[in-house]
Amino acid sequence: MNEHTHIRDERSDRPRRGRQAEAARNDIRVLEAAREVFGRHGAAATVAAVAEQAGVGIGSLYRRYGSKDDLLRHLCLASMQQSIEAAQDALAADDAWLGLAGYVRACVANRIGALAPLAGTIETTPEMWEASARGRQLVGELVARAQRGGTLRTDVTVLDIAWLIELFGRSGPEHEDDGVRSRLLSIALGGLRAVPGAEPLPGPPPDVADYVRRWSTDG
Amino acid sequence: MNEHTHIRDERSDRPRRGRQAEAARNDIRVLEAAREVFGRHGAAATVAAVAEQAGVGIGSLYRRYGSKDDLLRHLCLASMQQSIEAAQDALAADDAWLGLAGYVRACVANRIGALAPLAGTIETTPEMWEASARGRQLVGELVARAQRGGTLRTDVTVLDIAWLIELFGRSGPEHEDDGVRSRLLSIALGGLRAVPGAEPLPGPPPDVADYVRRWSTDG
DNA sequence: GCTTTATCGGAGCAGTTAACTCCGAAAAGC
DNA sequence: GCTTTTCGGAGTTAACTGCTCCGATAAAGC
Repeated sequence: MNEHTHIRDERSDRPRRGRQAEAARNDIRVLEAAREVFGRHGAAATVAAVAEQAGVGIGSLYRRYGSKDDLLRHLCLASMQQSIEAAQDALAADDAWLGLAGYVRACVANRIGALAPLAGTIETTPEMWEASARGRQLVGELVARAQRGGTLRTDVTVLDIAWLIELFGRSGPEHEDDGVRSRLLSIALGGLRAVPGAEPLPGPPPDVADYVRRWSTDG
Repeated sequence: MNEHTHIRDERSDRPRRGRQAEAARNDIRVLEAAREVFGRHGAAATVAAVAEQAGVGIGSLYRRYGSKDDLLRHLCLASMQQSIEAAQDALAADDAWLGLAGYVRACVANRIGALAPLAGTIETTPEMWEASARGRQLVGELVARAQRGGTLRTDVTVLDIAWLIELFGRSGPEHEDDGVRSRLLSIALGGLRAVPGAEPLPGPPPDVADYVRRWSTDG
């Protein structure tokens, strides 16, 4: 994922060796473990579980990340950036529909929605706000392109897509087969396609203000 | 809901009065509150919250239901029976598709899926097994009928429907607008309809054994 | 090899939470 | 009035978990 600049020596910028290399490896393993554990069990999962999954002592984890919140913030930002990359890839695809579908699948596979329950419980950093806005913008383009092409139903908005990803990212039973998730997602994606006689979606489209407000800590 | 035989005097079988009538009312209010609270916040919600929602003291709650597990079991069984009734209503409907869609919507509205995380954590009583099997049988008929009529895609199984209900029943953010849920559900239901050129669902259909095994406590 | 120094890892602490108990208060029945 | 039944919530207790702290350990320097 991305850079991990802090795992290299500030001055030499060369990879470290020996014990320092271990520290660097641990750093990566912790983030991956965090994604796995928090993605599966939700933010209620214990820090101890993350450390165990990473094969690392609790002490080592806390040396990198000052608190559980800190770890969650890092994970959150990393996931958002990953989602932005996925959106860029999708825009680069020739087929608008396949691009959009691929984006949604990628987000679900990465359990990006599993972090949604964090909304309002951790401080949202400016970087996160930025990433969030950038993501919405990119996905907005994806949606508009697919709608122009006539493959996506016209009454679907960016936020519907966001909520859909969040819904599918919600942590389910521990041993939930990913096959089931995949089937259900295929069904949902099928429901997004434009079909001639379909009745319009019920109710007003989701409001951006509502979506954003959830992430305000003063709420 | 349903009978509540235990709120009547065993011998006279007539409604009680005064303080005993209050006890009876409390019993109902507690179950309704439990559905509301556990449905919204999941099984992790506190017993105190249920009591407060019911407008009843904790003591009164514990006099009826010996433990939180006991309360959850009662709620679980009641929900299953409600789901069975919904399925019967759906079978009685003329239009197979509208019946099925209505059934799914009813289950989601009642947050039946919110109880799914209980799987394996509470003892599954024989009555619950029975209700579960009966429900699957009825929904199986619903599915078969809609498929014969050509409105439901043929590669969807009963268990896909069950998982879908469970997915949408999962508790989301506290103040999640039901409008959003409704929109997403409409999308998913649209994806269930048979369309000519649709590609088949990925992976093997869900296995009944897997579904059932989750509810075994020895596991 | 020996010392120094950075890192690891988990035992334990302290704060919190939530299921459950228990008993005084209040209402019903006689 | 007196007894009995039921209510209701404050308090108890046990489990849990985020986090600290320090001994062990391994690399780097001499």
